[in-house]
Amino acid sequence: MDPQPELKITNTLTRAKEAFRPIDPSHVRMYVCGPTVYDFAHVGNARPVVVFDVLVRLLRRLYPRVTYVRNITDVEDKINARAKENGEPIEALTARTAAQYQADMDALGAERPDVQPRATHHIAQMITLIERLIAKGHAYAADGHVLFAVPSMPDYGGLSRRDRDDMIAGARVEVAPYKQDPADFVLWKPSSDDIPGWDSPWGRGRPGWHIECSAMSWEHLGETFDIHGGGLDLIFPHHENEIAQSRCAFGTHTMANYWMHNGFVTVEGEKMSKSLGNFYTVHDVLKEWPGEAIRLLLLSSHYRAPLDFTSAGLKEAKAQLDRLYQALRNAADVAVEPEAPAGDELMAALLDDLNVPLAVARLHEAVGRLNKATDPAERSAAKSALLGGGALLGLLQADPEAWFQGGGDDDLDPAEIERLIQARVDARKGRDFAEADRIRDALKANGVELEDGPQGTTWKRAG
RNA sequence: GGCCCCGUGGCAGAGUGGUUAUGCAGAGGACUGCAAAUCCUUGUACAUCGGUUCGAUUCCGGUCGGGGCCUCCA
Repeated sequence: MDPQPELKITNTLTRAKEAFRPIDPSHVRMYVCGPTVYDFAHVGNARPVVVFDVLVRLLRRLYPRVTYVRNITDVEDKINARAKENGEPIEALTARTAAQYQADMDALGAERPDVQPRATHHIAQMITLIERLIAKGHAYAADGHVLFAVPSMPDYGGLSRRDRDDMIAGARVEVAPYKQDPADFVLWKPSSDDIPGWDSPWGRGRPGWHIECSAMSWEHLGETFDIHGGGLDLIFPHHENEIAQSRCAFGTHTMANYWMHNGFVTVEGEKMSKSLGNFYTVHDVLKEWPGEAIRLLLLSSHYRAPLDFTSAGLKEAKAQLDRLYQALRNAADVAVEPEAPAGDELMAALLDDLNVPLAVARLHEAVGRLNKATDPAERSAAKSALLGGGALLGLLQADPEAWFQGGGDDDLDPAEIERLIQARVDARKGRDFAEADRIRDALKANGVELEDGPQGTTWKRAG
């Protein structure tokens, strides 16, 4: 038996692939930046959810306990603006959007994080952090605001490898007059009466963007933890500033040991943008495609590489899943042990910085073995590899019959389909192939395709 | 201007200093009443120019092309 190879992940802090060594091997702790709840999640929002879902599944196989925290940002100026626009209370907007987010991510097969803290439930912790930062000389109050004093942290910028002076030179935003240094960023800002605010030592106000993640990761994972994830675009300023806040508040050398960032999603070759009107929301795509196909498409390139989300890609993802489920359907009678292992090769692919595309290729190879093999033990092993590997990737856990026959609410009902199939079987027995083909064509016209196999005729809804 | 990433066969997409990725699509064949599903066969790809090397798609440098970030966007 080979020893279990170790997990390697690319750490943005070092820009290198490193062996993963948890702070406490009996309890791995991970934080991923979650949504700001003011609108439907788009496919770009969904990518980190799916990517880190695979990582958590893998970590749970490797370590006895994993705590996965993904926040919900429910206080933010965009939320305020949208609520005003809609003429609805902020709580109504955030509650509805958060519920929709949950439903969409469930549909993508993402397991729910262990904790989904809300920013508004952690105002006290934020204030505590800010007070500590002020006490330690890393922050100052000015004009109703509290700002983080970037020059007070000598090694600020380590994650994004940004020189402070360059940042200022390239800054696109006017420097506010209350800033002592152009690079300083807001921890707390005053709220007017018509927007959410909380009492604080600096008057009624609301938190800046970055402080919530420092507060929530502290509350649920401690001063330092193992992995912090999110989209590439969050490296600067968000994650850089989180690091500054947490490390300066706690006097620690590190906030999280490993920082992982997923690449951007484009749509039909273009960046999603409101002006182009090419936002694909998960909610909309789910109307036409199975969540599992969306998931597979989001996993089809390596997590750090860019991903082009296209309808052709959805079609191919669906076709791949059809092939995989077809094999499972044909092997319905093959017994497998529960909790099947994933297979060494698939496991090795994931351990190598989450090489999901290679892992999916292993799945296809397992399908080939399953389809080809006649030996029962071989078939059972191949099916186990397929289901076990699928479980690790969050794929192939549906019932194959449901995969092929589900959906299509306004089409023929299954009983009618079965009746027609029987009629066709009778016609074929009488060698009346004209009638048999007529029935098959009629069903096909209604989106139902037949397959004559050794065990009789099966059907599926055409995708 | 600063920091970072990418350029693989029709498409998607891994990987490697010298040997088949994988899938989709296409072509031929087997099976089938005909199909479908499945199986078999098939496609000599690595932007470009130099360098290192016995040998580079893989390492180094230049060029061209594309993309991201640079204060609140996953």
